[in-house]
Amino acid sequence: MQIYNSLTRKKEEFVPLKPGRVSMYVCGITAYDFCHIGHARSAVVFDVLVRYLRYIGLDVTFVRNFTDIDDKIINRANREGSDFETIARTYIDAFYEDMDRLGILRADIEPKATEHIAEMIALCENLIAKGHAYSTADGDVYFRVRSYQSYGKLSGRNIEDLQSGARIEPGEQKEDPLDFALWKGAKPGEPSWPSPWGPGRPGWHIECSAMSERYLPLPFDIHGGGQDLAFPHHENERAQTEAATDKQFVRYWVHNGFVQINSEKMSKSLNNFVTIRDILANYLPEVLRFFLITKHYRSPLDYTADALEESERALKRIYLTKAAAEAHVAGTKWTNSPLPAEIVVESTALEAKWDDSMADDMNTAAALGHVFVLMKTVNRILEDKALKKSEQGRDLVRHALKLFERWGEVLGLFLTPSADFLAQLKASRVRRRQIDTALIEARLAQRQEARAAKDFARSDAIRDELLALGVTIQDTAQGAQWDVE
RNA sequence: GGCGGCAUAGCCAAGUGGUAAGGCAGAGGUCUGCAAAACCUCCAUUCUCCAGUUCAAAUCUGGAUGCCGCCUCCA
Repeated sequence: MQIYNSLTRKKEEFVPLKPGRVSMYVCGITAYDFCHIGHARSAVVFDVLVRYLRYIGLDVTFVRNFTDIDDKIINRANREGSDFETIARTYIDAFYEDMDRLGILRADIEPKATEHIAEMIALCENLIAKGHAYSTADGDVYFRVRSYQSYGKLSGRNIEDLQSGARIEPGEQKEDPLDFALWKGAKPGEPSWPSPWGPGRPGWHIECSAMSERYLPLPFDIHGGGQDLAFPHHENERAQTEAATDKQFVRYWVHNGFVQINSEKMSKSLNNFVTIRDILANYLPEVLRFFLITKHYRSPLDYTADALEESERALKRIYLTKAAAEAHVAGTKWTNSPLPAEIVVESTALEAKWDDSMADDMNTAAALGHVFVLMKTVNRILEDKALKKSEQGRDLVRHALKLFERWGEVLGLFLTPSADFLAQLKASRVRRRQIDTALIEARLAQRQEARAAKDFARSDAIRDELLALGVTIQDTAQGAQWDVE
């Protein structure tokens, strides 16, 4: 496949270092709050990447860490009169809850920073021994940025530009404003671990360097994370690991784009953070997942309620088609009338198109387009009197169901039994629109009486009343059904 | 100020040199007591603007305009 490498700023053919195997590290969360929709996007993007790499036959070792010691965790613990372990555990548990609902596969290895303090200290010692780092009287250890030649390459900056923006905070004893902390000497009351420089705790960047090196031989193939992590986090990781080991750190850097809320950046100051829980209170997890892959992973994605509703409608149509297809192939009487050639040709070409789209820098937006074309093909067969009975048509529909399954396995979609999904969707909409189910059922029964008596004026009046509540009625051979729009 | 990205129909969105995927909305049709839902069909001679390269450009180059991100914790 082709993948965009942030380091070289272009799409490159992805060739794993060891044939058939992929080593991949993605920066996980800092466990100090509930995950928001941006975390969801990053998680879904790299989940699809892992699933896709496995789909094309690669054996993936996927590492995703937890930062469970950090300023933000300590601050929250202090604010709540708690301790950092409790805060970290709380939000790691919440992370799993949210991610499980979104269908995010567990990583193969999920290291926690606090379980790798020894590796971090060893890395610091190594960097000091090589002259890439130094300790201060306060028990801090800093990385000597100017000692690492290619600093800035990943994020596309040069040292001079960075120099102008860099500052030394009061209390820091840096040699150079550019230098960043590898290890922070403990202030009174802070959690700490013993080290050669006195009690202290690791800086954020050293955590990922230590944990990735611990579990993946260098260089490893893919390092992922949100675009904002490129600088300074990934830049610093790269500097630390390459300076310490004299080896290349990462072969392909992959960064996902941001989620915006109503065209604005999510930020503390705008107070517009939308958590995964907020959304899942109103929408099915699969709807959110679908929405998150409707756009290419590197582009910004704008979250709005309308966009989510649109994804919901689209997903519903796919499941309706899937349900109809499943019912159709369960039939028993078939004819040998042939399918029109163009249907066969088009549906055959579709598989290659889907594979090409995914192989082109994981173009999920294009891949979803092909899913809709497949859907249309199935519907065309299902709606045509002759084709509906055709054995060849049945085989094509059967194959389409396999494709829904195969593609769905990669995208993490369409995997719910159709009837379950549609029932869940209805329940979700009932909740969202605060529909009184009992009332609807009662009015529906009255409408049926009116219809039986051919009192259409009355039955239509009831229908209009329900419509005003957002409820639509479908008169089918099996009686009146209702749904929420 | 430095670095980077984006600009495709009413809206969302693919498309990196060969003549505009797909979705939503909209229009027509099938079905229906009428509807709804569902399904089918239709819906950009044109890709922000201007110049250039080329047999050929939404795609490449230069310029203009507009929008956004990063440079500080951040997915």
